[in-house]
Amino acid sequence: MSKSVTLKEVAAKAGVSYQTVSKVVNNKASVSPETEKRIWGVIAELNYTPNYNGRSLRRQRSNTIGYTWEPSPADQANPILDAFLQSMFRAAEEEGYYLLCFPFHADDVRMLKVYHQLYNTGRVDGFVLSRLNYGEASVPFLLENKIPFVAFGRLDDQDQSFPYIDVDGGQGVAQAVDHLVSLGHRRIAALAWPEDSRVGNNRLEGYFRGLAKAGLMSDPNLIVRGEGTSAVGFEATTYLLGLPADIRPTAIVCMNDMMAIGAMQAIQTAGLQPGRDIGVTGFDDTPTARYLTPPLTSISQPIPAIGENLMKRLIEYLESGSYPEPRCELVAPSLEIRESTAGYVPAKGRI
Amino acid sequence: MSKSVTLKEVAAKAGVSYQTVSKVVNNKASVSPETEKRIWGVIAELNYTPNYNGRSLRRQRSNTIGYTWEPSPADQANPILDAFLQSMFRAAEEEGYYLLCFPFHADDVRMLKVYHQLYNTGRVDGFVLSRLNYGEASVPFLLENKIPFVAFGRLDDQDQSFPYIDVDGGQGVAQAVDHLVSLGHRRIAALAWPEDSRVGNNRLEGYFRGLAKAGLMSDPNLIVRGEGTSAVGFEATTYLLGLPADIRPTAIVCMNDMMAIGAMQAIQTAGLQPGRDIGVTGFDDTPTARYLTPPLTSISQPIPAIGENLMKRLIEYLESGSYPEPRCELVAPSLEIRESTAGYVPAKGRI
DNA sequence: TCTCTCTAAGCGAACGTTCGCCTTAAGAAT
DNA sequence: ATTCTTAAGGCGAACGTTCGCTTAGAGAGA
Repeated sequence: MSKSVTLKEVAAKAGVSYQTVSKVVNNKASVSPETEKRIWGVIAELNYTPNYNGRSLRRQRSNTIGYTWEPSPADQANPILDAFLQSMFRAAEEEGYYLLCFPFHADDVRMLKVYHQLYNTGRVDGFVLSRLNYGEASVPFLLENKIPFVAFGRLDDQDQSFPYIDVDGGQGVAQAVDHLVSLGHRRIAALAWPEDSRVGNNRLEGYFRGLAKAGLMSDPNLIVRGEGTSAVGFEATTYLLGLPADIRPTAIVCMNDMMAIGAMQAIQTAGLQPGRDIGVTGFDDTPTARYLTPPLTSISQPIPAIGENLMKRLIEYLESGSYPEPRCELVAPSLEIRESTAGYVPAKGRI
Repeated sequence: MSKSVTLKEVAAKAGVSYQTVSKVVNNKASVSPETEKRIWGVIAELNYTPNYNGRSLRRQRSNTIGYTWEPSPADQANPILDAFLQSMFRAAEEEGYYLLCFPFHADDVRMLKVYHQLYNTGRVDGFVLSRLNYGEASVPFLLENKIPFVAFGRLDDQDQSFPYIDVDGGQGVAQAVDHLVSLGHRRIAALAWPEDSRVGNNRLEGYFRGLAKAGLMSDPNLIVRGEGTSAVGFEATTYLLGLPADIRPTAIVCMNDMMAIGAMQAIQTAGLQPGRDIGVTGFDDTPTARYLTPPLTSISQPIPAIGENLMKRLIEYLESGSYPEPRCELVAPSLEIRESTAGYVPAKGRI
């Protein structure tokens, strides 16, 4: 921190009281046009900027939003982190807010302590949460302590107890199934996440919806669950390709891009060609998706808009005391069609 | 911000003056063991946490470090962002500091204004810079205004005017060349960045060093420059594969993983197999590198250690007034050998 | 002329700390 | 008994704002 120009110095130079300078800076009324102009002149001349801590102390406002997130394992990139952060602090800056990033702790007790500390010391005015999962401890904690927050993600389809924006993953997967069905696929497998993943279940539910819409039965043999890694995708697909010809899937819907990458590898290893022989779709639309061989059809989430809107809503609440409608919002992802679902020719008589 | 417990409330309950409570909180001497214990008791009971803005105002310290970075284009992930951020705010938290993230502006004037503003308003005590390039405007600006900062990256091999940690990219590339030479490769091409990239030139210089060490001549025909995208990698490699057999490279060293991905695609498109027919190496060791077909040999940077050390050094400077030695440090990357450089059998008589 | 209203600006206080100096009392040294 | 030293804690002030009330003075209406 620098010792910088203060209100008093500006006031002295402008020949007014420092409180009057404050009024000018904050656009409060009752300053004559001439003095106002003069004061602005001195402010520009001295390059005055209001001290953040003085202001915050007096206003009881930090104009700072806290955010933490679970680090990705080293072998897995977080495909949305950069865009999400950028959209948030860009929106924040427009309103004079900034983003404070702090460490994630897997231990709930410790994590809640950090939330509490940051809010109680007046470092932040509120939080953005992301990647909520079943039994998320932070949500009830923040609600109970009346600590403002918005979330990227929801806990429960019905629960409207806190403001959130979430992606309707199910709708995205249903789109993918639709697309595959329209290409002639009838036996569509799913590489899903473990059952304790809320996001995973939401996406999988879209798989069932898509099949039902096409009048297809879902086959438990064609649903394989596992961590969303490339290795799991590889093994699961190897298993699927080994099924008897009359059960074997002609397309695989993956709940994220990593599994899709593994699936495509397995398909190639088996001497087949993704797209032509077996359709593959991913989820996330990772930057690398379009550079895979063949480029991967994937489901893309409107991350920048989500980050921006979350931030705007939180700030609106902090300034006005109430959230803009809708408090809870579900946004649609979009299917990016590429060659991993192209060129398929249904074998007649097998259908 | 919440209206929380203050020093005065603790003092009232403990039957001392509030300044005495402050002494206890800050471990200043001259408080008797009994009263100290009593005061700690009340602090725990009331769950007191010192108000951040009050403290900062008085101490003229924000205990906050600012960081901004250029957003990656949508089709390109930032492979190190998550790890770098995590390592920084983890190290910061240990010392009671936090990380403030703010928007990047391509316009220098605007960007410098933001730096100035954040520091002058007392929001941050210093900055971490990254991805420095030739003519970086922020460095002279911060130096001139005596604003503390440390950098991930350097501007010039000689320049020690500011503290930095940088990866010796050249050494990494030289390792890759060494490795290829040891496999029997003699004609090694390079996919390099445009000449205006400092990091790119540093890496390319290692290519020359590696060749020289092996007693090989560098051939200008085998060096192709372009933006570090997959498309550039594809085109450049297609060109290289079209060279006459006695010039055509048997291995390609790429200055980042994206170009390597494009190169591998081009090799496969030409009916060849990366690794067995043409060796390929990347740089960054992107999480996906190990999941490509074949897995990509790449150069990995010790990002977590860099982030942690940068933050520790900056904080040490802020607290003590001087940087720990060494002020400037070059760290070595490591070569992760995978199948994209395996299985090569040199054609006899062609060497 | 007197009162009333309104505008422009001043002033004291407060936000929650920390800092440095002062006071008190007890015990040691003379 | 007197002075000195030290430990324990009190007290005023300051960090840079903003808030709300007060005041001075000008102009209008009676």
